[in-house]
Amino acid sequence: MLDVRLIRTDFEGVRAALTRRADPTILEQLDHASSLDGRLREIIAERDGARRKVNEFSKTVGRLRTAGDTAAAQAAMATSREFGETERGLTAEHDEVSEALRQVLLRIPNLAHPDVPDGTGEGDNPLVKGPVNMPDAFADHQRVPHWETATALGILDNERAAKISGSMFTMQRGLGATLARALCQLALDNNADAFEEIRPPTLVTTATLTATGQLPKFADDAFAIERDDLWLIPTAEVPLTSLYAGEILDEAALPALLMAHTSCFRREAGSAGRDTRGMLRTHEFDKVEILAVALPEQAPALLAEMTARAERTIASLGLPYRIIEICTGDLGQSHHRSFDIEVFAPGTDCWLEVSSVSWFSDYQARRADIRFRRRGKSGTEIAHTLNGSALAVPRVWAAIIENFRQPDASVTIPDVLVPYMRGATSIAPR
RNA sequence: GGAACGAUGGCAGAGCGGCCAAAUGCAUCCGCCUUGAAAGCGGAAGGGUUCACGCCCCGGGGGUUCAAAUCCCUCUCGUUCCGCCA
Repeated sequence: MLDVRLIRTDFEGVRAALTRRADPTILEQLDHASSLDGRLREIIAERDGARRKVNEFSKTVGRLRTAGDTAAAQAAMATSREFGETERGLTAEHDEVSEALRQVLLRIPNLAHPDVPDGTGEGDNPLVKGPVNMPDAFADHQRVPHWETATALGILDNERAAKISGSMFTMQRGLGATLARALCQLALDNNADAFEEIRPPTLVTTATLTATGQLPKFADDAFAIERDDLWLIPTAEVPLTSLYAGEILDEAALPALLMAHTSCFRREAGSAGRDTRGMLRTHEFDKVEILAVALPEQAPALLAEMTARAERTIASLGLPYRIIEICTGDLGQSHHRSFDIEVFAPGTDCWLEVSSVSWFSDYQARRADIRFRRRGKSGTEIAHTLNGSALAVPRVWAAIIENFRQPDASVTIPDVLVPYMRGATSIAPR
């Protein structure tokens, strides 16, 4: 959520920045927020004046009582009560306007970083690197969708996954399951030099899911356990970001670098029937997430570093990949700047987004109330947050199966994964 | 699931309904002393909002009252005991 004070003090600047998002309705919301804020401030001034009177007369009552002047005390009580009535009315009005303002503010997206390229949508996302490892041409044996190859190899059993849990669930078997776990292990090991490994809960409270912005707007996308008022996390970003929610951190503790391997659960509402085959879109998948809580001045370098880390893992697997930057028209609601890594899957003949690394500036931390204190300075500042997928299993798994499929229908395991595969160098037909 | 108790500033820990944004200790910061440090002495210092006055914040929410950290209700969390159980 944006800082209302910024809207107040630099309305034109905020307006100009939001114009770049190429969505006129955002500007209407901004105007609305600004007028609500103006009204709210008037109400607050009046209400606080009334409160001041109540406080003053209440103290007078105390003094008169101790002095023994009962009659005067009674009079002061009556006056105070009158101001109390006024205060009550103003408070009701305040709460109403304040809530309306909050609702509008929650819908206004983050300001894009000045360096983010302008654009109106996905098609305007510029390529910033690659394609890397891209062969001139793919052989016929690579032009087979991973679900066909994997099912034939006996390492993917989506039919039985559907029997157990319904559609859009997957199940890996044998070396396929090992491969999925190996990918997570690789990603964790690649980042353990700097990131603290966390094993967070995967069921979280409504408050937690709201702090990162999934609620209330994206309630339909998350699985809920209504009976216990808990939600299944769509990404480890949720518990990791909330780790320090409501806390005031010491400057010296930043950046706090965290990573976690968790299952991720997504209802994928609205995408029924899309990508239903294979592993491109599933209700449950594994992912290793890296996250940083940082000082504002540390954030740009961290964005670059975290993107580089995600890239390094993909590159080490030998997969064809490219990096694109997200333009203003495609930037996520809470994102300040984002980079996506995509790998090419020759069997399904498309680029797959396997990682997205984003800088949220203070937009997310303001909502989650993550602050820090600078040494020797009084007061607090809102921290900056960044996160990204170090590795998301299903699409990388699929890309490995398709890219490294051999003429004999076996799949060669990338060298870096062999130590995690109990020495297996390929997955061969039985 | 049942019962009892608890939740106050970075930590610990006081707090008769009014003189409480809140004692005290530790930690922190500044100064004095010292060659330097420790000790000692003196001082500063919670958060939010506001140009400021002020207003708000004692786990969250609600209530009683002229006035709530203090009384009542409720929720959450914690500790201990009982029950149940991987």
